[in-house]
Amino acid sequence: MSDLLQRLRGRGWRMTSQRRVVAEVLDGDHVHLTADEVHALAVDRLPEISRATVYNTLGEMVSLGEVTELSTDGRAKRYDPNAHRPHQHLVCSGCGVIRDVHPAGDPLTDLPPDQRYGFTVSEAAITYRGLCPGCA
Amino acid sequence: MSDLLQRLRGRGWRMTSQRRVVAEVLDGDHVHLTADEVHALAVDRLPEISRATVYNTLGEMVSLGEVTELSTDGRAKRYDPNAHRPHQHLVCSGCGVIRDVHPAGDPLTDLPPDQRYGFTVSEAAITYRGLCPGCA
DNA sequence: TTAGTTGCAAAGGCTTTGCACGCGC
DNA sequence: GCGCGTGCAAAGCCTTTGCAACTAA
Repeated sequence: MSDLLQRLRGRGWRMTSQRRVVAEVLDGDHVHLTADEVHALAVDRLPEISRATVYNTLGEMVSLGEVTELSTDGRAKRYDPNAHRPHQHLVCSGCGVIRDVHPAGDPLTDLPPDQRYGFTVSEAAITYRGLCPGCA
Repeated sequence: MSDLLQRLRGRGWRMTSQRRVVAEVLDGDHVHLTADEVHALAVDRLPEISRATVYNTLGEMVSLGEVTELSTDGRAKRYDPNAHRPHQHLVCSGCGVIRDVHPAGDPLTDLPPDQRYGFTVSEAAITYRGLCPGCA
């Protein structure tokens, strides 16, 4: 918990109440939130915080490499605070909820050199799709 | 080539010049295009075609299951006409180009039952990211 | 004929930006 | 105090939709 906040502080990132609240909200929940959901939760703790600041802040966390941006099929982007723990995602086609999963093995090694077409491949992401218990 | 068009005709899909041109453009190019790129290429062949029709037509092809929608990085969606050939994608982080790859094995089987959290998992997509020869 | 398709323009969802004020360091 | 961060509102990008005219079967 608040692992993210500690990482950000450790990098000497200028801290404000808005940034702290965004980091806490992101890290404190077990599901991956959209920017608007982050804003809604942030408002509970800091009523004056603006949507623009939430968007800007999330964007900076992504630039710093401390948060990963997940874009699922035309819906709003979701933000994943576990940027340093290798994992994959399970997405519900119904409600869009995203949950982390940890299958065995490294997907990167599954792509043989003759399938790389000269690309310098640096990461591999697996997205499993289906319906969550609530939507099934 | 124009495999897609044949599949669509085979399903008894009502054919119009707009739909034919969209299918030809999508299938005729080896990269996966955005809706706007499809529109630009379609205009070359049929100057009056509207953006709305291109969007609607692509959406219907996706609903029919003949085209797959790819959402990369929160930018515009791209459309993949090879919906029936199992494959994965190699994405260039520099220019955004997407190329199909065919690694061995079925990624779906890599997710053990105890990692499914009650979800009914129906598909798995792997996205390999890196830099293409031109951007490296 | 007639249900389904098109084009236009306007609206919609999500996100970014310009600018003046405010605050962390 | 300085420079970056914030809030507001407006603009931006991509996409969808309402409606009247049109057309494939």
